[in-house]
Amino acid sequence: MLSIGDLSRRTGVKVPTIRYYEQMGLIEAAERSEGNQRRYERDDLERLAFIRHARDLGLDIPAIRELIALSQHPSEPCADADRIAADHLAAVREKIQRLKKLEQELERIVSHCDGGHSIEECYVIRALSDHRLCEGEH
Amino acid sequence: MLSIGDLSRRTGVKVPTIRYYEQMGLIEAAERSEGNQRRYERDDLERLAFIRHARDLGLDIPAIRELIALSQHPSEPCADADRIAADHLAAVREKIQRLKKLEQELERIVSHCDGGHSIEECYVIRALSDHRLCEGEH
DNA sequence: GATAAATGCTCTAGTTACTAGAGCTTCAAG
DNA sequence: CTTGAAGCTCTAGTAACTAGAGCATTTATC
Repeated sequence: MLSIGDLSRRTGVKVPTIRYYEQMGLIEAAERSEGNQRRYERDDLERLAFIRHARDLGLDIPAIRELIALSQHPSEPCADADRIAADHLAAVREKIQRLKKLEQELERIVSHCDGGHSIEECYVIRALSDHRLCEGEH
Repeated sequence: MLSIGDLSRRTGVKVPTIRYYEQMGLIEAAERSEGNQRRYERDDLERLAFIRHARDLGLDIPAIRELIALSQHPSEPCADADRIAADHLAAVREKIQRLKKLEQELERIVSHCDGGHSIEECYVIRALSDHRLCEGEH
């Protein structure tokens, strides 16, 4: 039997976050001690580690909820689980592409400015004021 | 004299967002018509375009506030403006690095699964359940 | 000049995934 | 048996908007 603090230490998920996940329905409401404190078992530890891992990979709560539901039907085909992961991968790739464009634009703006002159002539400010100074679209 | 809708159309910033920026102090409270509607001029158009552009580049509101304040002292040195942009560039680069790690891990997980078997054997679910199946740290 | 549609106003609340804090209770160690 | 750590619930705050209610004004048409 683990207290919420034990569970927290073992999974790296903060105590209030565990309670939040319970509220969101990602983990079942734990049994309680006589004094109304949450008590957990090995199963909960595994479930929470699963959630933690999925969150670290950037999956959002609805996606995790769905994966948990799927994992409770071991004999069903796994196409849905695969799709969730693949969709997320696509989203991550898109985000990277968008950020790379930003990186380029910022790089260009920053490289025109060495911080050694006045605001009036500052390329950073000028570039922000005038979109025409940009190369790509964003 | 432009209405808030005119301003919105010309800058691509939605009407409620313009009001929000006013509330946040990014643009000055506009003059009002007799019937209490906001009326804007060319200056406001430029200011809002500046904000829009900075937001598109991913700068947050405190940073934009600071840039606006700086831009109002044209003869000061521009080191601060340069620093804001450079810091943001660094943050963007970090985010890209983090996402690339995620991309790799997800790629690996997804590539092990073709959606054609059962949840029980599904690599997506197994990988999430067991962090030891991962290659990098995340 | 009347009327109706479009636009504008303010205010409140919702979004995501937590985090912080208040005020109180329970647990574990000595 | 005391005391300090840990736990409990509940509310509110974060970032940058977005949605909607309920009402007022403006503009175009007749």
